[in-house]
Amino acid sequence: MHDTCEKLLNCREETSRAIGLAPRSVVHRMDESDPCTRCFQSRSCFQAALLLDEGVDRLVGQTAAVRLRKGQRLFAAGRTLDRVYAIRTGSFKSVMRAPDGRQQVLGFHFSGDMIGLDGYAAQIYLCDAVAVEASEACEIDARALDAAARARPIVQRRIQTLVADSMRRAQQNLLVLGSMQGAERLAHFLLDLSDRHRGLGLSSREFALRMTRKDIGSYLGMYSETVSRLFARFENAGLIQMTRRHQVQIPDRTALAALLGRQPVSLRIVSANPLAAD
Amino acid sequence: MHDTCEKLLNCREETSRAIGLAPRSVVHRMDESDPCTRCFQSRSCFQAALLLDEGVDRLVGQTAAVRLRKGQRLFAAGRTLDRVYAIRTGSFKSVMRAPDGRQQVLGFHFSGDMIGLDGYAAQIYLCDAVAVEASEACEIDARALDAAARARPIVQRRIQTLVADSMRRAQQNLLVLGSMQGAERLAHFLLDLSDRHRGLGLSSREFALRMTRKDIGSYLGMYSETVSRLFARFENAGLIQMTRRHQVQIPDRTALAALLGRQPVSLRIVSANPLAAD
DNA sequence: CGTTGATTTGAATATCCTCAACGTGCGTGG
DNA sequence: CCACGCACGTTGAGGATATTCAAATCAACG
Repeated sequence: MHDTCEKLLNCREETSRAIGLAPRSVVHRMDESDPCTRCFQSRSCFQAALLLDEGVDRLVGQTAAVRLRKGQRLFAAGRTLDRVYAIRTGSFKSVMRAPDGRQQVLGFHFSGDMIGLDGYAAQIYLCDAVAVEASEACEIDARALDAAARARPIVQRRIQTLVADSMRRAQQNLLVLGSMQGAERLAHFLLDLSDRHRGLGLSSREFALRMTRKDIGSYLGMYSETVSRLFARFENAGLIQMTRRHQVQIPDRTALAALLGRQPVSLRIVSANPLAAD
Repeated sequence: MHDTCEKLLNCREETSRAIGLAPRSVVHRMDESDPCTRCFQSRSCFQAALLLDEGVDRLVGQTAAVRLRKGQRLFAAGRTLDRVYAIRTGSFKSVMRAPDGRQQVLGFHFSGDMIGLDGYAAQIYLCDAVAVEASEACEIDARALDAAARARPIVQRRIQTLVADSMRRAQQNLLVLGSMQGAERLAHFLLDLSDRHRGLGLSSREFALRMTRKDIGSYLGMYSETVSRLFARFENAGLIQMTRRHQVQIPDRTALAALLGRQPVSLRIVSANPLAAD
């Protein structure tokens, strides 16, 4: 394990508890500027390792990995679920296609996330998984996974947790789409990303948005122009700062969080609304 | 079994195939005006029976049933999932509460539906289930269910199907909320209800909406006033007819379905748009 | 360095929300 | 069984928000 990584692993214990592995097995990516590929890999692959009930060390570098370029599809909705995936590097979006051709982005997934498990019960993929940027994913054979689950309760439980999380997330998103307005949705989205980046040991204060405005819009149920305008408003209000186009800074999470949990606009104290459009 | 029921069971085979029981075991409620309680009960209880891997006949009348009045809660989000439920009579809504007190209706459930299974993987209820009208539900003990699942693959599979359905439904609703406008959402909702009523052996052409406009609004991500106005527009356009306030008629499903799969308004041929507000 | 696709910005418009007032019908209790 | 009260539903008007189309700007990439 890298020496530099050691120093920066501040949320090891927490993660270890959440996932149920010994702290020693938990390795985080530490920083954007120094990807520290080896440790990063173990972070995402140890998920696979846990699921397959093997040692992390044995697995790193052994699990079959798929390389995808931006826009390529990892799996397609409707096909038999023969594998699930642990994202090693990069990021993906889950996309649902309506018969009429419309698309809806259901979620974004980053390194260390498992994808495909929303279709685990159905035994088919429920949505497409598309690479948002050049990415790598570890393949986990579904049969091997089932076998491991039957043999070891902890694996069984881990799968259940992952399936449960995708269910929870879907329902949470229903709340977001059904009862929040644009600004609140975007704030929620940014804070969620921030949290997840912290969970990966990355900065929760500054991170990259590698997906397009259109994807964000689809995910949040609005158009890319609206997303763009909201970003501009957030920036004017000092809630965020954009360095380069796909890099966002959140100087003060509290300020952003203040947009959440607001009842309809008219109930807001208008003068205190940092987003009033002039 | 009622004699009259026999005559009206036109979709028995289909349902039997979908659910995997012999056609003889499938009994439908046939008509609003004659609830045919006994057969109706077996329709919802045979779900429980299948899950518990017992004979339908043995179970009807034996499964513990809870009676709820309008507005009462069957289970609460966050609590340990110790039971799942098969709805015998009436209808329920799943409601999610945000920390700030906002509520989002996640779905509606009718007789014969199983509820609670969205939280099966999480082992806690993910949402509240609230009776929309006076209702009865059969209790199914989660431990007994787990035991049955371990013992019999068919029960295992059946649970998986139910869990998968709730996942699918959640994702489908994300598409509805994320990429449809009001009129399209309502049309989708009505057609969905229509389909589900047909699945129960009831009329898909005319049925009751026992939930309030506010609930419909919450479910569809809009306000009750908007729901009301949309109903009015639909009626003016001849797409539906409302007999009494909670009874809706769909004379021609095709006309309603034509509202679906539309791209943004500007792409519609305006003169052909039956909903143009004058 | 030019081309392409993504993003931003502007202006006009549609949609939906919000508040308010009114109508309706259901259930309760007399 | 009737009358009453109250929650639910409808309708209207005005305004906020988001969409739509168009045009300009920017960034990435060969």
